[in-house]
Amino acid sequence: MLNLIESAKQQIDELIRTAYEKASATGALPTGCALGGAAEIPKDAQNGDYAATHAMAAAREMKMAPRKIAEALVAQLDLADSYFKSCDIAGPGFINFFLSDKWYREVLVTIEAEGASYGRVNIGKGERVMVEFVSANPTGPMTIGNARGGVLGDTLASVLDMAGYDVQREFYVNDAGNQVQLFGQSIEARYLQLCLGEDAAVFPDNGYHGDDIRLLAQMIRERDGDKYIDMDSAARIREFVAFGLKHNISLMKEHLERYRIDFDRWFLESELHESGYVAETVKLLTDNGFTYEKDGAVWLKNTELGADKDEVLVRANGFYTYYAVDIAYHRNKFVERGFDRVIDVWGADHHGHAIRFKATMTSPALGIDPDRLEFVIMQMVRLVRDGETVKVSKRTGKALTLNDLLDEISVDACRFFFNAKPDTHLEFDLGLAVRQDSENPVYYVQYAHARICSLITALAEEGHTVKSAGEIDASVLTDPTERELLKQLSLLPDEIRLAARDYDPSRINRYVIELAARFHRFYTACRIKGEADKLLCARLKLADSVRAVLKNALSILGVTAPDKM
RNA sequence: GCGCCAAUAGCUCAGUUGGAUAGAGCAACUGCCUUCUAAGCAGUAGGUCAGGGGUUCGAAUCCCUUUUGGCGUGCCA
Repeated sequence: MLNLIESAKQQIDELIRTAYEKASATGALPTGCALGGAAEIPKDAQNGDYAATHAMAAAREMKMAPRKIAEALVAQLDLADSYFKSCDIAGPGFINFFLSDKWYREVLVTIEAEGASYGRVNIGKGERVMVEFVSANPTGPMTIGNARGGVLGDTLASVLDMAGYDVQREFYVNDAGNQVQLFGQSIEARYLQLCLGEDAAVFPDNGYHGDDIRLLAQMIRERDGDKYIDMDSAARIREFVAFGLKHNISLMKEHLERYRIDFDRWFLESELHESGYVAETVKLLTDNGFTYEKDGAVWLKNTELGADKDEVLVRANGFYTYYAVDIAYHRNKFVERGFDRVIDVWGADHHGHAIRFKATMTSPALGIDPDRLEFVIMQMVRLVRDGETVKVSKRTGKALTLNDLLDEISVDACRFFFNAKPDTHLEFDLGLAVRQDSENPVYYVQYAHARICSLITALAEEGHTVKSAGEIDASVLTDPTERELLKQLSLLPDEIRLAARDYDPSRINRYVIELAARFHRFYTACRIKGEADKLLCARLKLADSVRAVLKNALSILGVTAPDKM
């Protein structure tokens, strides 16, 4: 798990520190200064492969011009046996470093050695982390919002896995509470209407109007006939809820499988109620003086715990609120199941809740370390058709479902498209997304992979197989497109580190697009077939390395890497 | 009202936590296939980084403020 980027940056830092010691010993620079600055990758390769800012950072403390400091440092730099062949001073005082053949060769060697695990880093150190995502209400089909949340959670989990965390994916099933009751009432009304005519039942206020509810009622009637007509309403609703949830949950599982999302656990809210865990959690809060009663309800003293408002835990009618249940659920994650860290992927319509809820969980009342509970808040998806925003609502049943979407758009395109930065609004243009042409970047990336595969096949027919990195002379890879491609290859571990650090898996999308772009440029500029043997082998190895890295990165995104297109 | 998030090219978005001349893709225009996949490549054009202050060697990035937009502020989840 050698991170070539970090190694290079670290090496520069060490080289400069050593140079500073020598320079201060000779009196060229003042002694005892804290040397700030760092190595970074300049935007423009003209400014070196890496650039160090130490001289500028030290200017103030040393009371010297940055360029003078840089000169003194460079005079003492010893690049022998380093990853760099040369360096120079530029601009206000940057020290620019240029990579040596040794480093470029190291890229190919590392990719070959690590194979499918190239890209792995170990910032997680085996820490147990749960990513909870989708958690769609089982009262209806999953929507476009769930499509985004699903990809975001799934790829985030993959990224964390690659970053050395021990990851669990969890779906929290809201199979209890108000919404579920309303769900049952909605099915009941449709059932009675079906059996006895449209006027036989009043549809509940705020009920679920979707066709899926009518379908459930119809399925129940087909199975059991009219036998529920004379049943007590409460008992009837229990039956209908049980039927409806079972049906909907198995449907969600099926659709998520189609979407290539596999949860380690489907956690049922009802378990928390049945085991008495919710009651126990509220009692704990009450016993420790964090609650009070008002208007017949039990309230959490959330304002005292750092939130902006108090919350009801137990309603006047005796039922627990979602807030009480959420506390119990998260207590279960941390206390009962011992996760070191929990990440919840929530929609922006819950961000107010997230802020209050984090305050509650990390207050003395529950005592969770703030670093252990994180929220990824994703902004809403705006559906656009023919330039107009499509208004969707699960309650009125007008929403385009995840499954409908997958009928129109390939899973690959869908996953790639939805894996955008969480904190920006995502505009989803239906007319555009349905198109399966070059406008969609996923094809651009997949095309690069397919191109390499057919290239390898074509060369194999001429007797050229991909050689091992040890047999390659990387010094012949001198074309700028080759150098740029090798540098991009080396970047994957660092991208995974950053994606894991920022909880932003969309970095991998951008990485993979850039890698494909650099490959296409290389492919256009450099021929392989027909070149002298040494060069042919080196370029073939480079192409094969790109293929391997594309495959690794695409698998993080849950996107296939086709051999042919 | 208060709180959170955002505002970068005509459109969709990057910008490596403060670095060098702010970058891609799409759309527009111009070129490149008798040779490994043209689902590709090269080039042209496109900017008051929403406005205004401040911090410093240096700001799209940090602070203050104004404007605009999204969301939240339920004994719904």
